Amino acid sequence: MTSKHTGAQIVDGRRARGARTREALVAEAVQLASVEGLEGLSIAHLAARIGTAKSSVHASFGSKEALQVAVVAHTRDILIDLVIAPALKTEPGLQRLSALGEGWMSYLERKTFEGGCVLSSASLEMDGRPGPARDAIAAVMREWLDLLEDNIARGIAKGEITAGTDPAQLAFALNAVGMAANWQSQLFGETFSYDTGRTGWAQVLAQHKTPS
Amino acid sequence: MTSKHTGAQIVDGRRARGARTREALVAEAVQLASVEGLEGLSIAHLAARIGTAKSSVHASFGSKEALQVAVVAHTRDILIDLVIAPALKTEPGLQRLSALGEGWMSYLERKTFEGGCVLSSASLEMDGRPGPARDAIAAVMREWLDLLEDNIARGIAKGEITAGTDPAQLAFALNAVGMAANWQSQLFGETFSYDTGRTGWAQVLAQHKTPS
DNA sequence: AAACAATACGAACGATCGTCCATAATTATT
DNA sequence: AATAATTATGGACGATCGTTCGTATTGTTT
Repeated sequence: MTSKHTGAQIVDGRRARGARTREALVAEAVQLASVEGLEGLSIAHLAARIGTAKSSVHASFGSKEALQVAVVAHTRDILIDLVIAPALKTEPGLQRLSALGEGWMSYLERKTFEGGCVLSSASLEMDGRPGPARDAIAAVMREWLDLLEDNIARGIAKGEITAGTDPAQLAFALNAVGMAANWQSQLFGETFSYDTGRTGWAQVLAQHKTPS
Repeated sequence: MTSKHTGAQIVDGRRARGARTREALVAEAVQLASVEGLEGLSIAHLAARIGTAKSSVHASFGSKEALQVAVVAHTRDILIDLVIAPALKTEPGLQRLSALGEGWMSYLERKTFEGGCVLSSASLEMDGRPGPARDAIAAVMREWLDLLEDNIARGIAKGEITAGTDPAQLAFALNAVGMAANWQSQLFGETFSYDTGRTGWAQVLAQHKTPS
């Protein structure tokens, strides 16, 4: 476990040089991974894209596996910025669930990633390959489902959502809509309208809403 | 376009030798692709698994791309056998939609493919790489959605499904449930119960059922 | 049995990959 | 200004990939 790799260093509040280049690399790596896949992402290709030496990229992360984990972590950050943070401004419960759906759809719609949501494709890609990258993906996804379930529970507590509702079941259904929207838009292109996803999300919520 | 590759030959009703070995190869290739992905599937690995020369595998298909297309086609055949054909014994409309859902879930549950549904993962994997393989996947998926939409339309015509229902919207929602079930089972393993998928499928249908 | 086509084989190719290492360049510390 | 630590570089490595080619081997047809 004794690694020569240095990792990120914070020097008196300023970021060290290595950390900055790592950030630039991982930002580009996320875009590449969204198209090529997390496994198809290659250090050589990334180096060429950023205009640096292949060995420099490797040195920045230590291994390809670590690069993949960094990509997952950065994707999570982006998702929090673009989808979760805006929704957190709304009231917990049903309202926030609606906001999360709208945030997700508009995030997909503006094509933040050229090749669609990195996590969606990566989770299906890595499901047969145990390792740190897979674990990182599973953890982020568990986090996301927990966020949904929490707000479902809050909605039930507030009386917005039917008492008998199973949070895990409803979270599953909501997540399914979002994943399918990402999937169909990637596969069928402009033939698919994100309004189908919005309607789907709304219908699932409506089914469990308490009559007002 | 003049290829030395011979392709499948049918000789007086019996399959030629090449066709049989191709079948054995593609059957194993589907299993491999379900774990390694359609792009991660390698001719070398497949040859080693089947115990033959790498060049023989290549000669049987002509190119890796053709092998991928063959894998997609064979997966489609399996899906028709295990999911669609049983459902076709039931009445068109709502009943058949239920049967398709149950067929899909039990097909996932018995883990026909080690790495989960090949088409689900492959469609998200190839969405950034144009080519025959991607086209083949999109065609099969379009076929599947059309089957759902057809039965939704039949259900509406029979008065089983609410008149205002949009077939494409409902097909989207049903397909989302199936994809998410495959996805969660692969990512979370035994933590996930396929009954969640069954319940999700039933709830979506229930929402559009006409009051009896 | 002879001739032919189809199929399988082994070896080799160019390309790409992740990784390692010695060294140069850059930045921080004394 | 000198020294030390960090970061970037280019070259080389072994491995794996898809593909090609000449040649056995097998099966079919005359």
